[in-house]
Amino acid sequence: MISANRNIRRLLRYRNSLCKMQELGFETVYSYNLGRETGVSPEQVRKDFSQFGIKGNKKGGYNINELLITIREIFRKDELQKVIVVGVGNIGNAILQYKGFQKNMIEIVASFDIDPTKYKKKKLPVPVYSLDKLPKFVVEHKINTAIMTVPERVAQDVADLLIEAGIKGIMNFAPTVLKVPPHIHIVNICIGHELESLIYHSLQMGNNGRGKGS
Amino acid sequence: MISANRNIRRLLRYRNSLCKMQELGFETVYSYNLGRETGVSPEQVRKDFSQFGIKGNKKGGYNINELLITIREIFRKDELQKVIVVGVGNIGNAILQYKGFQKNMIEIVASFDIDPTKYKKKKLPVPVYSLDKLPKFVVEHKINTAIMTVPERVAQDVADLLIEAGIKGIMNFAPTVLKVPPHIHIVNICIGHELESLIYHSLQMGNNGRGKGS
DNA sequence: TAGATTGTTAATCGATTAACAATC
DNA sequence: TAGATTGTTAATCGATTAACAATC
Repeated sequence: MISANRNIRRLLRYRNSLCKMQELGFETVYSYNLGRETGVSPEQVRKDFSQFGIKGNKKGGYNINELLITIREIFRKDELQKVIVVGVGNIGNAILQYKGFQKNMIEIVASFDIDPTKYKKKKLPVPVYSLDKLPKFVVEHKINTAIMTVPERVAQDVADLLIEAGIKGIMNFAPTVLKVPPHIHIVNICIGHELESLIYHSLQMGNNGRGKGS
Repeated sequence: MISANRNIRRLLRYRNSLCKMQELGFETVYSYNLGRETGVSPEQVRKDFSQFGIKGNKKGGYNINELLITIREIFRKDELQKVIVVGVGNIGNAILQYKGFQKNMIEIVASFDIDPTKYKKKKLPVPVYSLDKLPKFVVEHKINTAIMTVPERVAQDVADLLIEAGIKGIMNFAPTVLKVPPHIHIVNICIGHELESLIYHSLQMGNNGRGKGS
């Protein structure tokens, strides 16, 4: 295992900052520099780069262009990654509309839902199919990754269906811990829990001393 | 500091499972039991509970009702938490439509956007106001928490505005690392990065051996 | 009682941070 | 050269896991 999960997230943050710097005309960056921009310590930045075999110039910092090329290689940005969305509710819809994936070589190619009234929706950038058509579609289009925005109560069943069809990675928006075989990758995004966690921490430090009544 | 971030997230997962168990008519649960359901080791479950002062019965496990009451107390579910949404785009819209917050004593009370055409939207459950009205609203309604679903390029400015108005916690959907004073809590949700991270890990284990041509 | 489960202390593990040699 | 920065090794820190005593 070359790298764990956190490094990868940080690498994506670096990329984001580096792109901005490039647009601003900068050519090189120091670890200190990039660290400040991404909320990471300079040592961590250097360690991350070193771990991915990225070399800088002693005294001269890192070349932004080279960094971006290398990071793109790490993420295999040479080939388009096709993704499907399962569950065209509020969040599913929002994700389908989102335009930002393309620039990172990710394309949402289709969506699926049980509700037939959604199959005719014309405002969407991709077609909505019946769940029956999912297995065949996944195989024929060699889809590896699915975004799952379905109600909690059917999340496990849909996940089983996806895995059965050959999906290797699932982004799950339901607040359920999916039971999946060890070779399947899951990313859980639970907006509700994140919000509650945030509120908890905000309350912890006391909310007095402000807005003290009319 | 009584607890770090991870415990809190796990506590929310426990709550979720416990609710389901309660609905199914169960009255007690063992650490082993709850751990399996939430993807956590039994030792971790016991340790978490112990850390929050939750007591079980040796041999008898934990009483589900008591657990749920205690967890609710930890999250101060006695008082409604008011939240605002800033940026009524795709994701902001989806979050406004989401019905699941209420049952956890969270209510989205208003939303804000710079685009005047959105102020008249009637399909939304809460009004959309101009950003000018935000500071006064936050103070008058004693809002502590904001969900920020604005374009990346204005994320920092909007965050500054929110903090200036008195917001203590921000849920940020832009792929930017916000620069904020130390007493402000930030939760970053970057769907794009999560997706790229997922694809990276799926690719790592090789996607051969399937769909090998027509 | 014997067996099972909690609750806590100790050990382990991994990630971050500190230190510093290498070098431009 | 002197100063600054990288790259790597060692130290620290925190979280998870293992072990086990307490006890129902």
